[in-house]
Parts: sequence; structure tokens; C-alpha cells
Amino acid sequence: MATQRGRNGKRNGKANPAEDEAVYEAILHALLEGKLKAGVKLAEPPLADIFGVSRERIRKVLHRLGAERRLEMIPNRGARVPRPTLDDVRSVYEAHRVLEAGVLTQLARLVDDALIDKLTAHLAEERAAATRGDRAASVRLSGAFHVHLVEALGNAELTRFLSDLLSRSSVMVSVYEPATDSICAVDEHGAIVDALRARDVSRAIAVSREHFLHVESRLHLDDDAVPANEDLASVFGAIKPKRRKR
Amino acid sequence: MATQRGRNGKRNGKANPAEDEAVYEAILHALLEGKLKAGVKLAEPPLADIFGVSRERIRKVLHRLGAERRLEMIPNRGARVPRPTLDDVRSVYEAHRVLEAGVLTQLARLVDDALIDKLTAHLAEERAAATRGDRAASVRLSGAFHVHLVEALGNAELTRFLSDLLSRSSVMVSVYEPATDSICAVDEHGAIVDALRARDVSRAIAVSREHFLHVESRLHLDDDAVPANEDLASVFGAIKPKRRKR
DNA sequence: CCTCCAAAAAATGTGCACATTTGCTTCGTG
DNA sequence: CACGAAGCAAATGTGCACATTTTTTGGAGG
Repeated sequence: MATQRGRNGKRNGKANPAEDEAVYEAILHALLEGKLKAGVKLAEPPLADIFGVSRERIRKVLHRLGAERRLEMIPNRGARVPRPTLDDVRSVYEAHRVLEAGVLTQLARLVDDALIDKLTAHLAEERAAATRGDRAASVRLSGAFHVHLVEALGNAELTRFLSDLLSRSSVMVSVYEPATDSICAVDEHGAIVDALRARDVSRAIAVSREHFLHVESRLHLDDDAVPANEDLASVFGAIKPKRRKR
Repeated sequence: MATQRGRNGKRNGKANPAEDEAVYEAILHALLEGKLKAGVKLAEPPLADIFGVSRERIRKVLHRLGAERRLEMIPNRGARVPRPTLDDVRSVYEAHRVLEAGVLTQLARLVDDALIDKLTAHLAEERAAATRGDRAASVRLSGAFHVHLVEALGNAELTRFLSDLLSRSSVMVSVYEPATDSICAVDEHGAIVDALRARDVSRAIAVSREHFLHVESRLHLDDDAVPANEDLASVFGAIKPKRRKR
């Protein structure tokens, strides 16, 4: 009885990669949605309880997120949602801006009608979302525009880096972005496409640069929007109601 | 008695982050040096034996390297040194080329005498290494030149990305780069500095582009240079001769 | 001699029982 | 009442014992 195993209905050494992935996705999603506020502590025991999995499962996911720099891991002190400084945010936006300058430079050699058509169609989607006031869709499509640009190069390394920057900025936006007025102006995206259509690289770069500087200028610290750590269970509420305490 | 602990002299739950780091560094170093050939299987038990640490220690390091895409992890089948295709290599070089175009565009606004002086001094080092025929130093300094460029922007995200690309290409070089003739020609680096000195962005970008295309054109598959997996113990030979078998 | 299949051997994956460390509360003293 | 030290509760880190999966081995049959 010392080594009692096989608690309740669960089997032991059974490999279940899908379960890892589910927990990873759940936490990442909460992070990207901005449900997990900056500075919140993510302790292993409560998370294991909430998701109904073993603590090492949680531990592995947490360390993975730490390796991706999505969580701040401190030895012997666990995981916290990082609290980016304004400089950190500027750094991400600037990186995006610099990268896109390079992308556009290269794109000038590859641009064809098919690409222009694709981007034009995307602009229509963006405008539709803006017109109907769908903020969530606008944010998503706004990011997708830049992804389309880099994807046109067909370079996996660059696409990965940009996606990483984008997801990182989307988290930061929840702290630093003014919730009132919105995302990338569609017109500025349109101006980039116009310049590409005219095969005018330097204009495309200039427009892109102005576009980013415009977005960056709107950033500001939103102190009151940090109500600190709320209950973890409510954040992951509808995921897996295994057992609750109290 | 069922739970016997504290085997031989070793302490159990003792935290020892330095040991993790040492193993990580050792394997990463072997990878960067090209001592671990593409396709080699990295099994946990032999590595644990070689480094004299527990298997989970090795396991953690292996998974971390997998998350960084330095090793190829296959569920239930362990870790292998990735076998990059020629397209993979081209992708890394192209990403570097595109990124540097963006970096130079931005750098044009920031370039000052101090930077020019720094780069000029670096060029002198490169020339010295080339003159004295020190190939190892030449490779290292050649990479450092590009790091200096991106570091001048003072953007941590961009610096990290470039460093990542550089370390990745240095691994690939061991498979695809002609060992006979060498690295970035110093003159091409000099031409970039000249263009920067003249504040001529488009020339700097053009030179940089040519520079990379030149390097990329020299890539070719070196089939015979893949003698497959040799003994792991010899690769990590002088690290930690704990115990040997056979 | 080759192919296919079963059984054994080896390697990977996971829960668990601790050891260790951290954080917090409480109590005593100036 | 402030301050610090000791003790206690909770969280993190690690080795180990299996369960599961993959790979190798060894024959039997064509």
C-alpha cells in the first residue's frame, strides 16, 4: 500500500500528448486573450487541480512557456506573467517595423498580380470588419495583413519571427494600448498595397514606417488597468471542471 | 524499505541549476562546433551515463533544445540532430539577408562617427585574422560584424533573432559550406561600412544583398561529409569522465 | 536467401514520494 | 508598537519505479 497508484479512474504511464497540448493551448490562449494579467503568479498545484492533470504535466507546460519567453520563470519561485515595460513594447514594435522594411525591400522583386489581388481582397475584409464595428475581427485581420506580407516571401524563418512578434505585441496591447480607439487604420494598409502595386519600394517602406510610428505613438501606460491577480479558476473556468475546493 | 532513498553518496532533491546548465552548454557547444553530425540519435541513457547525471536531467535539457529547434524531437522516439535540407539553409541565409536590409534602412538614421569608428576597428581585426590565416577567428569575426550592425540599433528582439539565425547557420555551414575557401570576404564588409560612412542607404543595402547572395551561391551539399553517427562518448570525451562501460 | 512475425530488450513517458527552498505567520523582546 | 527571529505551511525541484512504446533479435516458413 505504500506505493498506491492508479488513483480514481486514471491510468498511469499512459502517454497522452493531446493532454499536454490542451493545457498548453489553454494557458497560451488565456495569455493571448489578455485574461491573465501581468504579474499574476501561476502556481503548479492550483493549475493541476483546475485542469485535472498531474502537477508534472503542468510543470512541463509552464517551463515550455518560459522557454518561449511567454512566462517569467524564476528558479524555486515559479512562473509569473511577465510585466513588460514600455521599452519592451517599443522594442517589439520597432522590431516589427524594421523587419517589415526588409520584407518590403525583398518583396519588390517578387510582387505580382496574384499577390496584389490577395492583399486587395484582404483589405476588403478589413474594411468590412471596421464598418460593422467588429473590433475583435479588426484586430485579428490587422495582424493577418502583416502576416500575408511576410508569407509572400515564402520564408519559414521570417514568418515564424513575425508571428512571434505579433503574438507578443497582442499581449502587450492589453496593457498599453488605448482600448478606446482602435487598431491599424485600414487606410494605411491600403497605402502600402498601393505603393506595392506601383512597384514603388521606397514609398512602401516609408508608408509602412509611418504606419508603425503612428501605432507606437498611441502606446501609453495604463496603470489602472492592472487589477492584479484574480482567481485562476475563473480565468480557465469553462475548460475542465474536474474538482473544486471551498 | 519500500522507499529506499539516498543511494550511494549523492544527495537527492538538491537543487543544482548549474549542473543543468553545464549539460545544456556541453551539448549546445558540441552542436555548434559541428561535432554532433546531422542525423545522430541522442538517447537519454548513454548521455546520462556520460555526464554522470540522472536521466531526467538529460531529458529536460534535450526537450529544451528541442523547443529551441536545435534538436528534432519525435514523441516516443527521442532526439536527433536535425538534417537540414538545402532549402532550410537557404531559408536561414535569406532571412538574414532580408533582416539586414531592414537593419540598414533603420541604421541610416542613427549612424554616427562612433559607430563608423567601431566598425572600422572591427574590420581591422578581420583583416588581421585573414592575413594570419586564422580561419576560426575569421569565421567568428565575420559573424560578429553582422552582430555589431544589429546591436547598433539597440533592439533586443532584433539582436536575439539575428544571433539565433547566425548560430543556426554556423551549424549548417559544417554540412553545406565548402571547407576549402572561406567566410565572408572582408572587402565586402568594408564596402558596407563605406556606404554607411557616406550615408548611402540604398548602396549599403545593395552591397549587403550582393554579399549574402555571394555567400549563398557557394553553398552546396557535401554528401561525403556525413559519416553518420560515431560514438557519443568520444564527442563529449573530456567533459566528465564519470564511468565508462565496455 | 529473403520476408514476416513474435518475443525480448531497450528507450521514452509519467506519477509519486520525498528533499529543499520560499513565504508567511506568530511570538518574543527592546 | 516596531522589529526581527523562529517555526510552520505551501510550493518547487528531483530521483526513482514503473507503464508504454519502439526497436532489435531470433526463428519459422516460403
